[in-house]
Amino acid sequence: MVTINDIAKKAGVAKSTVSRYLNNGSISSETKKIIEAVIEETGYMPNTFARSLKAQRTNMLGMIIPRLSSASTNEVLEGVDAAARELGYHILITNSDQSKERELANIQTLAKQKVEGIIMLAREITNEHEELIKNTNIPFLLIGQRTEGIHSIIHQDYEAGYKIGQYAVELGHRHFLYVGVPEYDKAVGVERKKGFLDAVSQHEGTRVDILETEFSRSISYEKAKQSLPKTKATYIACATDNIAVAVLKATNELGYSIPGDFSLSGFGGYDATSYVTPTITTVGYPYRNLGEEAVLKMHKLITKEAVPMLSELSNSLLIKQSTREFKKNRKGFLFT
Amino acid sequence: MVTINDIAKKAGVAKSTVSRYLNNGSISSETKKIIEAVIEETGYMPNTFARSLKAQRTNMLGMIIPRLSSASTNEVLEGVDAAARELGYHILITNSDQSKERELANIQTLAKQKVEGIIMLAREITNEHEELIKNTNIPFLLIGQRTEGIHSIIHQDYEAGYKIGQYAVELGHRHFLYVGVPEYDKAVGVERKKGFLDAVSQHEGTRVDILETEFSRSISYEKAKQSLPKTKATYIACATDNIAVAVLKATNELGYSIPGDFSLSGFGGYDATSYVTPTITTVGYPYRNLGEEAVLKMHKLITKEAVPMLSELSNSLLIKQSTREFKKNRKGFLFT
DNA sequence: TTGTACGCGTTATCAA
DNA sequence: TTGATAACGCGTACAA
Repeated sequence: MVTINDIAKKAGVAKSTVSRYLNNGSISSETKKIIEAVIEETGYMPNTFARSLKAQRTNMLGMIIPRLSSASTNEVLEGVDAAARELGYHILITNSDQSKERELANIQTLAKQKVEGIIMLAREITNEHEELIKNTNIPFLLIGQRTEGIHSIIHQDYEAGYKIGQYAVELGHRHFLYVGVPEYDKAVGVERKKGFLDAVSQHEGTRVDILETEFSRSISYEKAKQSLPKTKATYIACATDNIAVAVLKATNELGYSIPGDFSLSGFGGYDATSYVTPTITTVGYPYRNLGEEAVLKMHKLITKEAVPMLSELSNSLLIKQSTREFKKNRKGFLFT
Repeated sequence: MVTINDIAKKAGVAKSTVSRYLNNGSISSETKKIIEAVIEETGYMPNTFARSLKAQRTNMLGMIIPRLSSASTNEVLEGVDAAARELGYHILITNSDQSKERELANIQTLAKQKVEGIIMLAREITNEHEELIKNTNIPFLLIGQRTEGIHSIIHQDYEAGYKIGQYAVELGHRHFLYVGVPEYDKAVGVERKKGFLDAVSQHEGTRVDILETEFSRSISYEKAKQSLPKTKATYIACATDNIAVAVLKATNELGYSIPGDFSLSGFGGYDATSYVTPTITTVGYPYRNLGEEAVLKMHKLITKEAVPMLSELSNSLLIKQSTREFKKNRKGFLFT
C-alpha cells in the first residue's frame, strides 16, 4: 500500500507537507506540482481509517434494516442514501433478516465500527434493545416505529387507517374484512388497524371481520384463498400493499372481480399497486422522504442540535380502480 | 470514548494485557475476571479502525449498485449479505444512481475506505472505468456484465434468450414483437436479444419486430400503449420482467387479453410476475446465487487463490399462464 | 513555507 | 503470565 510517507520520500519533502497539500493548501506552487505529480504517478489515496482514527470522526452512519428485498425498505434506503451523500456521510447497511438476535448483533457491530449514528428500521423494540442502545452511547434513531425515550420518526399510521376507513364508509360499505398483521408491530399491527376500526365504528351498523396474516405475500395469498369464499364483507382493507396484491391475486384465482365483488385497498403506495389490474386504492406513504428526514435528524443529533423526540410524516389517500360504491355483489350479499 | 487504555488503567494492568485478553487469551484467570468486570462496567468496544490500521485488513467489501429500488439488485444484495456474513466481511454499499460519474466516484470512495475488494453491478464498462480499476489496485469483480481483462460473473443471457425463442416457436408462433433495451447494455441489450433472434430464425418463415424501450416500467408502459395497437405479432417477448409487467398493464388498458390476443414473456423470474394475472412466463435468473458467488469469488481473489476470469450462471425457463399455443387472435391476424 | 515530533487506539514483539 | 515499546498512516502543534 502506498502511504503518505512514500509520497513524501519520492517528492523529497516531509510528510506533513504532503498532508498540508492534501488538506489545507498552505504550500508553494513548486512543491505542489511535485507532490501532484508523485500522487498521480503512484495512484495514492489517503487511508480513511488512519484519518478517522486521528480525527475521531468516521463520517459513517449505520443503518439496520429488517430485510433487503422490500419495496418500502428500499425507498427508505434511497432517501437515506441521497441525504447522506449530501451531508458527506457514508452508509454502512446491515441486514437483520427479521431476527432480533441479528438486530442486536448489528447494533454491536456498528458500534465497533464507530459509526456516528445508527438508524434502525424496526418492527419491535425490546428491553434488550433499549439497554444495548443506552450502553453503546451512540446517537440512535428509530424509524417506522416509536418507543418511549428513543428518538423516532414515524408515519401517521392511525390517521392513514382512519382515512381508509372513512373513505370506505363514505362509499356506502358496511361490512368489512380487515386483513391485518400481528400486534407485535405497533405501527402497522396496532395503530393502522385502530385508525381503521375507529373510523368505521363512527358509523352505526357497521361490522368488521378480522383476518390476521403476515407481511409475507405468499402467506397472505394462502390465507386469503381460504377465507374469501366465506366472507360476507364487501370491502377488504389490507394492512399493506403487499397483502393487497396477494389478496387481489387470490380473488383472481377464485374468480371474483375487483371492484365488482369486493372493493380492495392497501397501505403504502408501492409501485406494484399501479401495475396490477385493477390498480389498487391505497395510502401513499413518503418512504423516500422518511429516509431523508432520518439522515437530517440524525445529523442534528450528532451535531447536538435540538431535535424533537418524535416526528411524524403525513400521508395521503390515493384512490384507484379497486374501490367503488357499495352495490350488491354477485355473491348476493347485502348488508341489512 | 472509552479505549483500551482506560480499561487497562481501571483494571490496574498494562494495555497489552487487555489486548491479549481480547485476542489470544494467554492470561491468568484472576486478571481475566478483573478485566471482564471493567469491560462490562464501561461498555467498552474495541475500535475497529485502529484495529484495521494495525492489521492492514479492514474486512470490508465494497459494493456498487446502479440503484437501490430494483428487485434483481436487492436479491443480489441479499446473497452478498448472506455470504459476506459467513466469511466475516462487512459490506459498504454505494449507489451510483445509474450515473457513470457516480460509479467512478464510488470506486474512488471505496478505495479510500480501503475495502479489500469491490463488487460492481454494472451496465457498461468504459475505458475510464478500466483505468481507474487498474489504478486502485484493489481486487475488482464485475457482475451481470463481462469485460475483457476484468474478473466477471455473468448470467447465461444468450442461452436465456435462446430458450424463450425456441419455446415461442415451438408454441407455433411465427410473428414476434421483441421489446428490448438499448445495446449499451451488453448482457440484456445485446446477448439476450441475440439469443432470442437466433432461436427464432432457426425456423423459416418467422419474423421479429423490435420495439426499443428502457428498463423503466413507466417508459415501457407508455411505449407499449402506443405500439401494441399497430403490431401484428402474436408473441411479445420482453427483455425484462419489469418490462413484461408494464406491457401486461398496457394490454389490460387497451382491452387485449393475455394470452388470448398475445402470448407474453419476460426474463428474470421476479416475484412480481407471480402476483399479476395472468402470471408471466419468464426465465428464472439466480440473482441471490449471483450475489453469493460474487462474494465467494471475491474472497478467493483477495486470498490470492486461483479463479477463472469468467464464471457463468445458468437459468431455466419458467412457463406460466401468459403464453400459449398460437391461435388466430381476436384482431384476426394470422400468419401467412 | 517547511520540517520535527507526537498522538489517535490497537496489536505484536520481546524481555522480564 | 505480564509489561514496555514500537508500529500502523495520518494530521497538527510547534519550531525553524
